[in-house]
Amino acid sequence: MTAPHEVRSFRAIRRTAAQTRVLDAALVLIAEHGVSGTSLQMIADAMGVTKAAVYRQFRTKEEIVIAITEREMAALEDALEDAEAGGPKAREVLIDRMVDQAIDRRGLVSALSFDPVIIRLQGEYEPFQRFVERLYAALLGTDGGVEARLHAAILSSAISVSVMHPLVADVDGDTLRVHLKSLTRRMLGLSD
Amino acid sequence: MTAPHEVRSFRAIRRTAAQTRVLDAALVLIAEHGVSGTSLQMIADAMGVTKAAVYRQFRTKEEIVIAITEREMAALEDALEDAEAGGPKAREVLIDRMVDQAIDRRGLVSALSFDPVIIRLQGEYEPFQRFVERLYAALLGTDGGVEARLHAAILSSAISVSVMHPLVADVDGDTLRVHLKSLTRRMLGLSD
DNA sequence: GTCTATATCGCGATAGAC
DNA sequence: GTCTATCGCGATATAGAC
Repeated sequence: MTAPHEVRSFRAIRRTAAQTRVLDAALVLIAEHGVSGTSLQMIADAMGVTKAAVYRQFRTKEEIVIAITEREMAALEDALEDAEAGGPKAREVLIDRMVDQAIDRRGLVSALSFDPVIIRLQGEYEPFQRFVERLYAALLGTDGGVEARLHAAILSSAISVSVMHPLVADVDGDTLRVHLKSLTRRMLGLSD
Repeated sequence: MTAPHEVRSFRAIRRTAAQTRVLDAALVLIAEHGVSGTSLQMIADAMGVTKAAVYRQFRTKEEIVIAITEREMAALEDALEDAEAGGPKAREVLIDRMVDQAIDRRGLVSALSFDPVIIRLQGEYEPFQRFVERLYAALLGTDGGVEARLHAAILSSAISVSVMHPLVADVDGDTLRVHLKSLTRRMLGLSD
C-alpha cells in the first residue's frame, strides 16, 4: 500500500477538474462492473480520451479507487463528527445523512461497499480503517452487545442495499427516503 | 448467454466429483476476490492441478460461475416450493431456511449475491431470472406496496450482509442464528 | 483426468512527441 | 493535457500427448 498523501481529513483533499472527471467516469463504471471488472481502457473510453491521459491524472488504478472512496467518505465526515460530538440525536442525524447520500447517489456508492477490492483497501489502508471504525462506533452508540452490533450491522447494510434492490427499483428517491428514514428510526427503537 | 442445459429444477442437476471439487475451490476464491478478481489459474492452484485440468470439467469460467450459483439456488429450492404451496407460516419457514444457509456457508454465499458478474447473470440467464422472481414473490407475500417491498428487500439483504459484517465477525454461528431469526420475525411483524 | 505448450488477447503501465 | 506506440505480463482458452 502506498499512501498518496497523509490524510487526516478526507474533506481537505483537493482535486483538479481533470481528476474529478476521471473519478466521475470511474465511479459509474465501477458501480456497474466492480473494480476488477473495470479497466483503464473502459474509463478512458467513457471520457473520450486515451489511457495515457488517464494515467496523467492518477499514477495507478488503485489510486483512482482510493480517491473515489476518499470522496465518498468525505461526504459523510461532517455528519460523523457531529455524531461523535454526541448530542442525544447524534445517531439519528448520522443515519439520516447516510440515507440521504445513499439516495442521492443511488446504487453508485452502495455498490462500492461490497466490492472485494475496496473491502481489502478498507483493511489495508489506514485512513480508511480509521474512518470505518469511527463510523461503526458512532452507529453502535454505547451498547456493545451482540444484539446491538447485529442491529448496527443490519442498519448500515440496509441503507446501502435497499436503494439498489430490484424490489424497489421503481420507487422514486423521495418516497424511498421517507420510508427508509422511518424504518431506520423504528430499528433504532428496537435497539434501545 | 449459453445455457449448459435446460434447467427447470436446480436440484436435479448432477455433478461429477471432479466438477464438485472445482466448484468448491472456486466458491471460496470468488467469495474473497469476486468473480472478476478470480482467475482460472487461482482456481487450478488452489486445487493443486493445472488450468487445463479445470477446463476439462467446465468449458468456460462463466459456466463455473453459473454452476456455483445453481448449486446455491438448489439449496433453497425445497424451502421456496414449500413457501409457494403457502401455509400460513410459509414465509417464516423460507426466511429461517435462508438464515440457516447464510450461517452455514457464512460469508461465502452472501458475497456472491453482490458480485457484479452474478448480478448480471441473474438478469441475463433465464433460469436465474425465474428463480429470483419466485424468491422475491414468496418473500413479499400478498402485499405489493412500497413499504412491503422495502421490508422484503431489507429482510433478504439483512440476512446476507449481517453474517459477513465486521461488527459481528466474532459472534459464533449459533448465537447469530438465534438473534437473526428473532430479528427477522420482528421485521415481518412490522410489515403485517 | 492430468500434463506441457501455445495462441491470442487485453491488462496495467511507461516513453516520448506535440 | 493529450496523443501514438510499445513493453511485459497474465488472462481465457485450446491442442495434443500420456
